[in-house]
Parts: sequence; structure tokens; C-alpha cells
Amino acid sequence: MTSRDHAVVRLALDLAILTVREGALQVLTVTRGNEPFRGRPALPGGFLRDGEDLHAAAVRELREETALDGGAMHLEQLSVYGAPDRDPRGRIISVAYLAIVPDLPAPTAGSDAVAAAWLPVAAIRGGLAFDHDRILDDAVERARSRLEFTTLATAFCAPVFTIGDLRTVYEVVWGQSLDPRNFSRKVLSTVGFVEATDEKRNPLVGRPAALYRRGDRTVLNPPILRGAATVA
Amino acid sequence: MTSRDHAVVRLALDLAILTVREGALQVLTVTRGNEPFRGRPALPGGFLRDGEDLHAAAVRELREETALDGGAMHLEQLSVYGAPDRDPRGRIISVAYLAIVPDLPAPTAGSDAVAAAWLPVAAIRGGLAFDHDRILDDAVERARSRLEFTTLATAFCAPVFTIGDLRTVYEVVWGQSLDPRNFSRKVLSTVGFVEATDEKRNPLVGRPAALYRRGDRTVLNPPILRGAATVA
DNA sequence: ACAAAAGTGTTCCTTCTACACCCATGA
DNA sequence: TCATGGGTGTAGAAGGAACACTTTTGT
Repeated sequence: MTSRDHAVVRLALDLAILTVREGALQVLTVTRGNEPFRGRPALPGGFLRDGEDLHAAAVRELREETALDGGAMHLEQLSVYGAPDRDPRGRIISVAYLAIVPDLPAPTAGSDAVAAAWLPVAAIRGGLAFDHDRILDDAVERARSRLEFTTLATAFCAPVFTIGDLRTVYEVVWGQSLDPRNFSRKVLSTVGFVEATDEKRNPLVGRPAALYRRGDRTVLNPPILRGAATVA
Repeated sequence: MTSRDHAVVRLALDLAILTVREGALQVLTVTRGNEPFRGRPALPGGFLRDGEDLHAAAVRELREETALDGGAMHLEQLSVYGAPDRDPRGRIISVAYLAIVPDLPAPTAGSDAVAAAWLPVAAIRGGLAFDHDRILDDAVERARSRLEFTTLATAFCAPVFTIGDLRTVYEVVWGQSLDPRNFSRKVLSTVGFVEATDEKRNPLVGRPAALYRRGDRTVLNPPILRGAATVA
């Protein structure tokens, strides 16, 4: 065996599961019970199994962590992280996935016996194990970009939602405030973005808001661009 | 060993190396000398080596195929392809990279003893080995999108080039014609896209064109969007 | 002089932005 | 009737598309 041999690697999957909770962009983390990085938060993940498809493995991990299935969430491949020294236990290549989920009623406990918790992305600041800070950075930037060009924002929302709910997603993920009136028009004038229901929701105070469902469309044309606008 | 064990995988890299040659978008292919898919064209690639960084491995493969180094080209990770049955020889996960190179003076021969050839992307139509057709599709779409939002088009060009050369890249990659006058203005009004030289190039007929170098900027703001415009 | 390609100026139209204004509800 | 959030109209600014027109070369 020389150094020119084919590398022997293990293939891991890591999930950056994002949601909007309590007015902040949050990510699901698990606390590591073993070395290395014992006690530090990390992104949930696991190893690929024999004969298992990559995407199917990501779906499985997501279900184990959030009990969410199929259509209720968004799951896409993010990138591969394969620096030789990224894991002190050996050569482990990680395929990272970005998942977007609504604010879950059952908040945290996964089926694994590890402590899972939602942490605000803004509060993490380099505290994750391995190279997961970099994965999280990439995930957040991908999500921000997806809001511009796709209807991904609806994946952050419950099955029915108001235009105001949707706007809050944009404001929290982008970290800037948007004009409610122009936002409303843009969303409603894009056919297939949202689909009207005949229900309304009464806020604690103020005029009732119409409720909508997700539409068929996935790509946003024209896009909703984040300007260098007024940061909230 | 049950099916719940961690999968044992080999990790391959495949390169979609794109260029503009003879007025067409072309991709570098190698003809397979062994089964499976013997005699069929495939994307060049190879296996990750012990202790080798993923991106470094992609750079190495690109150099082996094109004798191009570092700054003269663009190289970015595309995606991971990991369907269990994607390679009949066993469980091989492939990390695909997109490379953009200028029209090379030394056209084809790689250092390996395999037959390398540039093929027009439009002429391939499902003829590649493994799942390389899908990788190529993803690569072309990524390149098209990159032209909209980044200065990637300069990576298709020689070290010095005219605005007309650059426009040809857009037209060939997008498959649509652009207004030369508006295109010229957009490029020149984006500071950092191209950098003027004081040389000119005389075409066989017509007014000489100013020559430019790549600029510092990588992101294009505002972007140059492909309309649903007049298809060439 | 003429053909061909490079580049400039100008007009029209679409889209974004900002903000005045009206609507519907609970307390 | 007042505070609060939902939603419409509209004027100005900015950017893209189309195209007439000028410039510079080789033959």
C-alpha cells in the first residue's frame, strides 16, 4: 500500500435542519456524547448504510431527528466536505444536506438518545464540532439565496399561512425588514407561489389576514432580490 | 454484517471540463478501454488517494487531462452522485467537479494513454457511460447559471480577449443571440468585470476591437439575466 | 466606395421603491 | 373610536430592450 492507493473512506451524512422559531433562524443540533468534541453541539448525522441511496439516507436521518416525512419538508444536497483532517477518527467524507422545516409542534426529542436542541444560528459563532460551522455557513447562505429564486420560503411555514407569516420568514432569514405592502403584491402577483383558501385568521389585534397554501411553482420568475436594503 | 452496517464505499471524482470550441459548447471525454461501457465516451475521472484533499484531487485530475494549472481555469464542486447501482463494479460514490477552460492550443492528448476528445455537448444526447449524462446536464446548467451571476465567462476566454469574444461565450453557452451593443455596455459598466489593455485586435474585416483582461470581481451585481429571448 | 464589425445615444417600457391612503377587526 | 395589522393606488427612479447612427479598418 503506497500513498497512491485508492483511499479507504467512510461516508457520513450531516444535516443542517433550519427553521424559523421565536423570530429567529434556528438550527437543530445534537450534543455529542463521545470524543472527539464531547459535550459540544454538532449537526445531526450518521453513516451511509449498505445499499442505501444517498438521498434516501438523508430522508431517513431527517425522519429520525424530526419525525417529518416526505412532502412536509424540503431536503437538498448542499456540498461535500472531504478535507483529510476534518475528523480525527480517520478519513470520513461528509455529504451535507440542507433541510427546511416548519416550526415544529413537537419541539426537539429525537428517537436517538442524544440531546437535540434548536439553537439560534446567530448565537453559535464557531461553537460547533468538526467543520460543522462551515457547513452551517454554507447552509444559511444557500437558504438565503433560495428565498430569492425559489418558493422555498413556504417550506418554513405551516400548511396554511398568511402573507405576513411568509414575509416574517424572509425578514428573519435575510436579517432585514421588507415593506409589507410591496411584498404582498409581489407574492400575490406571482401565479403558483401561493394558493388562496377561503379562510382567514384573526390576529390579536388588527384586520384578519387571508390564509394561503403552498402553490405548485418552485422557481420564482422574476426573483425577489434582497437589496442592500435597510437592515432590521 | 447486516444491511444496517456502515457502507464500504470507494470515492471517485469525475470532471465535466467545458470549453467553447468551433462555435459550440464542448466537453472533454475519454473513451473507456475496459468494461463496463467499453468503447463508450465518459467524463474523465479517477479515485481519491490516501490523505488527499478532495479539491486537490480534482486539481490533479484536471492537470492530468489538460496540462492546465491553477489560475488559468475555473474549478468548482458540482454535486455528489451516489445511487447504489450507478456503477456495476460496486459501491462507488462520485464527487463531480465542473471545470471551465479556454479553447486549448494543445487540443486533446492527456498524459494517460486513453483517447481524449472534445465532443460538442449538443451531439452527445445520452451517449455517455454510467450516470455521466446526468452529471453533464447538471454541469451545463450550472455553467449557464454562473454566466448570469458571476464573471465566469472570462474563464472560457484566452488571457486577452475582446468584448465580442466574451459575447460569443454567452451566446454559445446559453444558445441564444444577444444584442452586441447592449452587451458591450453591460460588461463595460460593471467595474471589475474586465480590465482594459491598450492593445487592439484587427479582425479579417471591420473595425479593430479593444482587448481586455479578466478583472478582479467574481460576482456580478446586477446580474446579466438570460431572457426567454430570441433563441439563436 | 463599400462591407463588416465595434461602439454610442436615445427612446420606450417594465419593474422596483417609497409612501399616502383605505379596510377590518378587538378592546 | 382608537390602535393595529392587512391590503390597494400611484408617482418617481432605475434598469433593460430595441434600434438609429457613427467609427474604424481591409479590400
